[in-house]
Amino acid sequence: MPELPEVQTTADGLKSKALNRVFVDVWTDWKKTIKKPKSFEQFRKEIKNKKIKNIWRRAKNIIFDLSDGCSLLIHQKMTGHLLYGIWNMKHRTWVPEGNKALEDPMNKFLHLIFFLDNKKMIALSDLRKFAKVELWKTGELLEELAKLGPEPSDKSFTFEMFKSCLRPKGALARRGKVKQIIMDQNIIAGIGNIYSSEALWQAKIHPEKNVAKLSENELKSLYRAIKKVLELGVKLGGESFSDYRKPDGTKGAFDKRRRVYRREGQKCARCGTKIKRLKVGQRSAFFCPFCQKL
DNA sequence: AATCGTTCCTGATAGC
DNA sequence: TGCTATCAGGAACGAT
Repeated sequence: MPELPEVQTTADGLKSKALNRVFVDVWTDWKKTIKKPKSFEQFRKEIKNKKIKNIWRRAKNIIFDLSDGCSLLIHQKMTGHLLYGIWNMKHRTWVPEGNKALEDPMNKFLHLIFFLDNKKMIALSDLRKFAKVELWKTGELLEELAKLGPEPSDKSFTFEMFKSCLRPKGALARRGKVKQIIMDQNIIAGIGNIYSSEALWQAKIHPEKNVAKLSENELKSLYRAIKKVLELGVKLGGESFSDYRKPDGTKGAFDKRRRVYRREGQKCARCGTKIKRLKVGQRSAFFCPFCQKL
């Protein structure tokens, strides 16, 4: 489930490989992935011969800035991941550079392939077909992206800024459960179910605590926890206990540091209490009932 | 205006 | 063994 660290890892990995490459062609077996323009044929026509000028991340989106003032946006949603490599004719599958055999069932759900001018490809593997791909005029995309919450990994994301996200000045006091609030892309960008669970555990805050009732100290702990957990996630190349893979097909290492997410019934690393799970706004929330009291 | 429920998908898992 | 039902989940969208 790609969140900020996974998307950052993907963007960095692709940038190191595909900068200044040109899209030669594109193939899909699931046209619905392409949301903009509306038809895949149009998309194919428009992206052909565009050069990749930059690759970066905003929230959970990967953005390819292209020649002619265009930008390609890819959101991997839940099971999507982008792979860089070559097409193995014999086995009819994607393989990483160097043509090493890679036995990984997670990489085989290829539904969209971009062919580059260096005979390499960028492939979207997406088991559940939720990922979306859009081609924008760069200026219009930037306007859209500006509406999202700030980037918690930016230097400019200070404690004061974090506080103003949760307690906007001059607006109605924000209400709601803290987990849902920090996962809202319009409030803070890039945080999803995994890293919100981990950050709340780190900060010892119950996922259902009303955000309006957080003390100054809790806000500070949560701010530090979010920064720390995301930074660690990026450093370790994201988590891969489920579908996500880095662009070279290998797994991220954050799993070693995963404390609560999908650890229901296991012991809390701090106190030994069994991790519990509950539903917060149709999502699973994992937490330690002793460390994170309501 | 903010919040809630539904929708999109399919492999894995549980239950019989 | 083999079938069916349920679940996971980001974010757009419609409904309240």
